[in-house]
Amino acid sequence: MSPKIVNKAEKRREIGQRALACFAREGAVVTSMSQIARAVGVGKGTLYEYFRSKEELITYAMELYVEAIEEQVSRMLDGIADPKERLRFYAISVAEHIIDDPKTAGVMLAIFQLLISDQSNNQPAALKGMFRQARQTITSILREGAENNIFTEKAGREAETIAINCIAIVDGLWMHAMASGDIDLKHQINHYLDGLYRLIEAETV
Amino acid sequence: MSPKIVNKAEKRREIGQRALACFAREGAVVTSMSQIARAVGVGKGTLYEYFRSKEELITYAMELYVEAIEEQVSRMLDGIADPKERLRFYAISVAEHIIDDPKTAGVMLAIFQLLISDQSNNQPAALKGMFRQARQTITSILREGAENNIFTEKAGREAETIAINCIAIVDGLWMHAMASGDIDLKHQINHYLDGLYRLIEAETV
Amino acid sequence: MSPKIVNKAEKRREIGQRALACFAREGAVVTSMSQIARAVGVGKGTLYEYFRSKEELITYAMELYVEAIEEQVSRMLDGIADPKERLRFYAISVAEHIIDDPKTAGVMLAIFQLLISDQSNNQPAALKGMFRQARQTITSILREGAENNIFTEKAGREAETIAINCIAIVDGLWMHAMASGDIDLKHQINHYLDGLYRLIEAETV
Amino acid sequence: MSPKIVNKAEKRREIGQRALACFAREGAVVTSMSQIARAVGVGKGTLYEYFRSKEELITYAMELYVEAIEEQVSRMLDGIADPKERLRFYAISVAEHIIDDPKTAGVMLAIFQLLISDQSNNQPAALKGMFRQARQTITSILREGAENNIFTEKAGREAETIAINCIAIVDGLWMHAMASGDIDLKHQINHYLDGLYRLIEAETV
DNA sequence: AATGAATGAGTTTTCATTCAT
DNA sequence: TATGAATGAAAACTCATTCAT
Repeated sequence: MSPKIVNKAEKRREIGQRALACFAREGAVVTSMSQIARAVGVGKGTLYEYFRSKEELITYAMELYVEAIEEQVSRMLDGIADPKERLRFYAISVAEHIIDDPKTAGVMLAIFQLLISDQSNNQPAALKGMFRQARQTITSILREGAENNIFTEKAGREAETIAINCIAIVDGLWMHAMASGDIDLKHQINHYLDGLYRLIEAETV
Repeated sequence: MSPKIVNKAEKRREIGQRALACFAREGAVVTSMSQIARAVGVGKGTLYEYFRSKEELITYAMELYVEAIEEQVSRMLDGIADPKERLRFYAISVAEHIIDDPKTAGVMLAIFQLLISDQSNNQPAALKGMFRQARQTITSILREGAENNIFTEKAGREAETIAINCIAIVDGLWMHAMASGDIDLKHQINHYLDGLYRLIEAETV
Repeated sequence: MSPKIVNKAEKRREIGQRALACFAREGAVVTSMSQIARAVGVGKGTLYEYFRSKEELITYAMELYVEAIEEQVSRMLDGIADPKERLRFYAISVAEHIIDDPKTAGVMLAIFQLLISDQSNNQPAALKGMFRQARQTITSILREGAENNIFTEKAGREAETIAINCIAIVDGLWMHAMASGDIDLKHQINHYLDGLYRLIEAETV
Repeated sequence: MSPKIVNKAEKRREIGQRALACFAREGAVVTSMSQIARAVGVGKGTLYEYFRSKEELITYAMELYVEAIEEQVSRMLDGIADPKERLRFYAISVAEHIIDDPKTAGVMLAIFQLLISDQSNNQPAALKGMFRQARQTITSILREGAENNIFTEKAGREAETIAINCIAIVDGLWMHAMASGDIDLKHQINHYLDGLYRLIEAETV
């Protein structure tokens, strides 16, 4: 019956990916649907076959971006056992993922902008979830560390607070790194974590 | 010599201030020149007597914003002598200044976006300066603390690195606080600084 | 000979019917081919197998509509013998057919619009025929009435003129009734016909 | 203060007039704002300086049209004293006003369409008023005639009903005249009115 | 110097129509 | 024959900017 068999979900994803590239290059708001269509290599109208509106496309693209980071980082984390290493690796790889493709930073900022402005909206639930997810990952690392007597018991108790600070410093750092151009991201993160570890490392007798 | 010149600068400032209020309320991109003109109480054309373009007006308004924060914070800092107190106060007052008027966060994000995207541009020099300024303020506090034997000598040497992390965590925190809605900003900052102070406080015999 | 041909005409009719329902519900101009296709239960492309264009489909649907009214009314007329009753019934049932399903009025207006604007077009011949048909029906009623000495001889001679006025008043009335909302259609028609009958009724000795 | 003194109301009117011509030529729905702008001789954007939306422009143009008819007809009516003449003149001049500029009929139909579809809307109040106005004019003519013993007392009592029928037949007639092309408007109206007068004329002793 | 009327390029979105399957 | 994915022309509308006054 279907004359042309098209995997709609797949194409949707592809459009989202290409749109993401545009957003990263120029900013989501100022990227026009025409530009996206050209970038994807389809007609303007086709975009509306896959997304009800520009907003929906933006949100979807951001979700893709967030998924990608999460997946990549968590995959990399799998190979590391030591909680200290895990935490350090997590922080640095997130930061570098953003710095490596500097255009990506714009997407990250756009996500923040969306979450800050559209607090009533229901769509960006997936985006909000991303932060919760990240927070949880770090909290877990800290708690596990505490359980395994690598971090202090107190660190385990304060895991959530520490996790939030970790994430905040990482995000704050890449932002400033991108804005200023003279910040050594790795050095900053290591300095922070070295201090943190001195504070929360359990005394090994 | 001619009083006109003073007036021109003054009016420019006034327009910038009112525009800033609009930007905070609605976001710089979606605020139209008509809206600004109405808010300022002048004709649309008049805006172009004082600014070559909307972009110039936006940038100028952001500079005003940044100046205002800097000034306010530095004025408040004057009354505080203890470096530890000074640092804590600095961090918390910056964060709360943004959180108190949540719309302001949008301006802050816009500034970052501007700095990240327009790295070639020469206009946002003043904005870039802001971060340097802030960094310097904190660096100074730390160095002074080290000189007065309140912080370790090492803290004095690493003052710049610590300052960057301080700023980064503050900016990261208000962003996440605004985006997530369930973060106790003060608690997070205090937790970070308490840890920091344990690390850099000089042993008082 | 081939059964396909029968099917084709039948399906064409079915599509027209369903399209008509859409037009009545929403207006022909704003009803999209997609909507029609969905309502009919076929693919968008299929519509173009049966109609060269949307316009052709619209015209055809209107023809169906007109046929339906004609058929319904004439079927009902069959049971009535008295010319006065026939005329009254005709007028009222046409008017009420339109008022009962108010959306239908839009179709009627669209038909007028089509006829008024597209005077060059050859397609709406069937539509034009409808009015001629109606005129003839009423003319016949009047002439028969005159022959049977129920209406005056003069009425028989002026039958065409009277018929046109009859139709005009009926169409004018439902239009104003729909537009104004405070017109008692039946009362108006009866008032008109009562007057008419006083004028054209043959004196029964 | 005003750099360019423009009578906004006047220009609004002028735009409305030219738009009306477009609507008459092509139909309000299918006339694009670009076409109107070109016809008026201004830029697209200028239209939106005077009308918030296309809908507002359409409604306004129709109001102009209605006003024009009303004014013209009532001005002509002034010179006529005899109620019978007045009524006849009213009916014929309205009908001919529409027939004379056949394009105008499209506007009339569009007004009906608007009133029939948009019964919730508040804008076309002025349009609705037009029909009430016309009804009242005719009702008054009939009542005055009855008072002056030209029409029967009964005609005075039924004035409203008769007025509605009068208007309906006139509107129905020009519609059918335009649609069919073979109707003698004047003859039809005269035939109707001659009949009516026979019915409602007071017996002069 | 100040103004606001005028503008048109550019935006998002719709939809009749085509055509490969 | 039937389909629906793809399309691009066209629509309504916005707004930064210009310029005559």
